[in-house]
Amino acid sequence: MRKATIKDVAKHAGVSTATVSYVLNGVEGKVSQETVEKIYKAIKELNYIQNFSAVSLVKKKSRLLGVIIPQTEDCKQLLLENPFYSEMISGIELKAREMGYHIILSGVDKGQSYLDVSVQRDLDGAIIMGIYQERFYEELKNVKIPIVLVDSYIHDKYFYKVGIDDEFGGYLATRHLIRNGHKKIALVTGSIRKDGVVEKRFLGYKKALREAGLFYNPDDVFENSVTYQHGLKIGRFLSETPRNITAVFATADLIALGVIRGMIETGKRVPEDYSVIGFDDIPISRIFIPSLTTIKQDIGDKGAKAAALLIQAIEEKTLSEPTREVLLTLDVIERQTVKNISIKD
Amino acid sequence: MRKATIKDVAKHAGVSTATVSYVLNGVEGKVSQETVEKIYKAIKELNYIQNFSAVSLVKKKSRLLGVIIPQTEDCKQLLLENPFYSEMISGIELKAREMGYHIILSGVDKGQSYLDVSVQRDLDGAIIMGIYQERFYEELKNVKIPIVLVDSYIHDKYFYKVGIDDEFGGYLATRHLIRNGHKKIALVTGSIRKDGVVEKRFLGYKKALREAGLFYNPDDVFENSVTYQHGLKIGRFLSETPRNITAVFATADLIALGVIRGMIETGKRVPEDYSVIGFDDIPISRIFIPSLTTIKQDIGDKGAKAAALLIQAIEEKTLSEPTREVLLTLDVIERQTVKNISIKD
DNA sequence: TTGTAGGCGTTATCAA
DNA sequence: TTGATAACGCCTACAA
Repeated sequence: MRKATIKDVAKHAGVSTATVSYVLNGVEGKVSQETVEKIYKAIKELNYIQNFSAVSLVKKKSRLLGVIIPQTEDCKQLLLENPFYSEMISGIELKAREMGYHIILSGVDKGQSYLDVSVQRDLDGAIIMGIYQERFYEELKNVKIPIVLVDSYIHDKYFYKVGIDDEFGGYLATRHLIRNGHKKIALVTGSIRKDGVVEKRFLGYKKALREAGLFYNPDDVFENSVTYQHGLKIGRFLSETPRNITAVFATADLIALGVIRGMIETGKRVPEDYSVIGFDDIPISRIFIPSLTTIKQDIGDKGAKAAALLIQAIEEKTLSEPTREVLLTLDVIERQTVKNISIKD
Repeated sequence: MRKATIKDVAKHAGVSTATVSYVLNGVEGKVSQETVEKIYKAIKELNYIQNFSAVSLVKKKSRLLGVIIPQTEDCKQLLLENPFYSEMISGIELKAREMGYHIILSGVDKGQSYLDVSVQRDLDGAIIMGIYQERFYEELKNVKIPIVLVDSYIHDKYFYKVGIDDEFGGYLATRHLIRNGHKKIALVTGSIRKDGVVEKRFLGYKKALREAGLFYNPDDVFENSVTYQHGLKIGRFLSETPRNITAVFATADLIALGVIRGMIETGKRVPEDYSVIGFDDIPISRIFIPSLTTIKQDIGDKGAKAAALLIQAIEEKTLSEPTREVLLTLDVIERQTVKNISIKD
């Protein structure tokens, strides 16, 4: 049987399509209570379900949110293997659903713009994770839909933003190590790009060092990718190459886990020989043995906040300056990978 | 500036909208080469992008795939914390994108049907992960779009399916333990529901036991949820309650990791005191220390296969019986959590 | 309070 | 080979 349309409902209820449309859109006080009930009854009986394509077409609103996440260079697969993104999506989806939106999840092919998708689908807004080339953002602006950037330091009033104070986070992590008596602290990190979160964490690291009167040595910085493998390599390297380092700050948990594994594989112990602190607090960090001391950000909440901000922007159109950007709090989660070495035992 | 429509393009190229539509849809040999070029030129110049809402409306095809994943009971958040699902999505999204589809990711509220979404959005098909109440599937059938069920043993010709041979997997895992000299093997698992994957793995466990002439003891089965916490509890319990068990088969890596942690926390060693084998081979399993011996299924590929199958069903309409179901291969990945105890040392 | 009718951007049928 | 034009399902002035 053909799907019921608004016309069927109208006929069934003995009214016009306009009237049905009114009640569908909740126009107050325009339709008599009696008619409203008749219409609801017809809707029930016919199993009528509104067609969003048609609504989008006329309203130019789709109740659809685009969510873009980075993908691996090579296999183009989404970076969902990074639990960080999964958790974000989870938060976004829930909030979006609660507010009556659906999300279209997608990666974006290299060099291709996202413009097509957003225009084609009449997206009401988009949430972008990861960082891209300048051009990408410029194109995005042309679509003229609200966009929230997650963890981006792009300076452009056009975009809404949600993130954390990465510099403070980096500072917090490093200070935690310093307070535990460490003086020679390596930084293992993804690539330090201008305006990226990693750069800020790096700044925080240097700041904590400076504040403690410690010497910043560029040779203690191991920059590569935000992967377990990178951590692994450096962990091995560190434990096999004596350079009197006692602690490492990894700018992502995934890296930290690699570092630890690398060290353990090469016969060292954590935290007895090396202290390690991570960043993010992804679920594995609690599970891992030893469980990882890290800087916690509430990732799921971050996703929810991003969705809420976006939807607010979509629906209210006009957001006051201060609310255009939301910053989440950070905490040091002490677990088992940092040892206080100032207490002699 | 208003977005260009097909009319603008037609006017700009000096032809009718019908002609533009022809070339847009690649109708062969209907339009002269000359006209085709004129139209492409106009499209370029006007930055014309097709509006999918309009297309969906008339074609009743949206090039949109629904992807449903389970959510946690309480917080309703998507089960994306389970890396298993993230990887699947990743595979689905990539394949879908390659084939010109987008995915709408969503959980489904308890008791609510997915019917609404699929009808509202004119979904071309859907991929369902997790298992739901009977009613849910019945409703789904009414939408009359192709649906692929992932890891489901629902017996209904209507649905397409992709999965693995879970019974064989359970058998493989248990046999691996047995071959390593273990005779008293506990099973730690999520809830064994009729027609669920867990039930099949459980069957495989029993089969391997039987085949080896070992006694199956219901007391060695610890059934609860597919969570790290459940594993943790049982790990502790096992190591604190002597019952001459030497190995455990956990029906999910997440559980296995919990078991190991529980044992280690209570002073036992893995694999010296207990051998543990998992199932799935999620990324953490390789990272974890000790790294987990497990049954590997190529999760990303599973997602890709699911998407490919679905799209094929959508586009060809008529799939021959045998191709309606795809089974992926399984492998034992030997790592560090199983010890051969038949070799005395 | 309700109905009429035009239009949203596209496709597709039928003529030309 | 191309062009009018009627749908598709819905919304919304405007009229009644």
